[in-house]
Amino acid sequence: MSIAARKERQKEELKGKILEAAKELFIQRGFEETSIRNIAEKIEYSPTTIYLHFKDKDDIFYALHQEGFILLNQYLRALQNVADPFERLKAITKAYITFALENREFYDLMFISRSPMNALTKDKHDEKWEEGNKAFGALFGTVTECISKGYFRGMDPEILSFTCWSMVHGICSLEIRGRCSVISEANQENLSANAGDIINQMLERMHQNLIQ
Amino acid sequence: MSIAARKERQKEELKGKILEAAKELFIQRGFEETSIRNIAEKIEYSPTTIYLHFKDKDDIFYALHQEGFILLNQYLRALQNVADPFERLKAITKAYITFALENREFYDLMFISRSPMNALTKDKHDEKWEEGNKAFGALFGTVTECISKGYFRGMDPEILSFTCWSMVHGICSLEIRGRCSVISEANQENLSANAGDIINQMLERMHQNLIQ
DNA sequence: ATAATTTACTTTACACCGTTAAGTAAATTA
DNA sequence: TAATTTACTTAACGGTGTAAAGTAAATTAT
Repeated sequence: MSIAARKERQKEELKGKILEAAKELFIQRGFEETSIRNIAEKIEYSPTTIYLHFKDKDDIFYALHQEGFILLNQYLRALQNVADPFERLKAITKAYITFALENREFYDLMFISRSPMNALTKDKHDEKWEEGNKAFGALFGTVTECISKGYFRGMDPEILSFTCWSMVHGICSLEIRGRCSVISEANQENLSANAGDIINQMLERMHQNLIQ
Repeated sequence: MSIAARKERQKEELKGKILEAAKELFIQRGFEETSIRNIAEKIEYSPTTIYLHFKDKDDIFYALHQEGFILLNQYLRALQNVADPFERLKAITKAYITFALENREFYDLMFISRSPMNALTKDKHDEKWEEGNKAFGALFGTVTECISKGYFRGMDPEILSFTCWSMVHGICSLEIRGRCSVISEANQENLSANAGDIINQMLERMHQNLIQ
C-alpha cells in the first residue's frame, strides 16, 4: 500500500507548508496581523484547505509555539554541561533573555499571547501544557540541585523556580510589549541584559548571605 | 454663551458614557471580545457615533488604561506615609501584585496588551507614555531614596528600579496570561503572593549582605 | 420670521476576518 | 466500467474596524 504512504507523506508536506508560511508571516507581521487568508494565499490554496489540517487559528499557533520551545531548548541544551548547578542557573537566566530578544515573536507566542493556551483549553480538552511543563522542569531540576547543594536553604524549590522564571519573564515581556520607554535612552541600550545581571547578582548575594 | 457650555457638557457626558460602557464590557469579556459595535449597542447609539469622540478602538482603550493608572495610584498612595524607603519599596511590590490580581483586565491593558501603546505611536505622534512615566517615577523615587540611605550600594537606580518592576510584572503577567499551570496545584494557591514574598526576601538579603 | 448653516448624529458601504456547508473533479477501489 | 473516496474549492454567514455620504434638528444670520 505505498499509495497510502505517499498520500500520508503529501498530507504532512502540506501541513508543513502551512506551518512554514504561517511562521514567516507571523515573524514578519506578528500574530494579530497574520490571517488564515494570508497563509492560504501564500501557499496558493484556498483558506478552507487549512481547516483540513488544523482545527482553527489557535491550533496553528499552538503548533508554532511548539517550534518555539524546540528553539528555546537549543539555547538551553548547551548549558547542560555546566557542572555547578548554581552557575547553570545563572547561565539559564541569561540564555533565556537572549532567546527572548533574538526570537521576539516566538517568545510572545510562547509566554505572552493567549492563542496557544486557548488551543489547549478548547480542543485538547484536559490536556496539559506539556511544552511549558518540560521547560519549567529543566529550571526546576537545576534549582532543586542548587538546594540539595546548600543554596537557597529552606526554600520551596517549585515556588523559587517560578520566581526565577518570573523575574526574567518580566524583563522580556516588558521589553517585547514596549513598556521600556520609561527608561532613559542611555539605559535602554542593553537594559534587558543589565537587568538580567542584577537578577543573577541577587541570586548570588542571596547565596553569599546564607553561607556566611 | 451657555448654550455652547451645555453642548460641551453633553459631549463630555456622551464620551463618559462610551467609556463607561467600554469599561463594563471589557472587564466582563476582555479586550479582544469588546467591539465598537458592542459598545455602541450598549449605549444605544450607532457605531459611528463613537468615532466622533475617539479616533479609533485603540484610543478608547488608551483612555481606559488611564483609568487603570488612577486605580493603581490609589493602591500606591496609601504607602506614601511609610517613612523608611526600603520598607516602602517592599510594600510597593506587594501592593502592585495585589492591584494586578484584583484588577486583572486593567493590568492586562496597562502592562501587557499592545492596544494603548498603539494609540500612542499612532495618534499622539511623538507623545510619551506619561502614565507609565509617572508610575515608574514613584518607584524610581523610592529606590533612589533607598540608595541614598545606603541600600543597594553602587547600583544604578534606574536599572535597579526597572529590575524590581520586572520581577513583580513577571509574576503578574504569567498569572494573568495563564502560564501557571506548570505549578503543582498545592503551590498554585497564593503563588503570586508567595513569589512576591521571595522577591522581597531577595531585596532584604541583598541589603543585609551589603551592610555586613 | 425665514433662510442659511452648523451640529449631532445615522445609514450605507468597504474591505477585511474566522469558520461552516455544500459542491466538484480527480484519484482510487470494487 | 461504475461506485466511492479523497482533496480540494466556491459560496456563504455573521462578525470586525472604519470611512463617506446622507439627514433631521438645533442654531445662527438676515
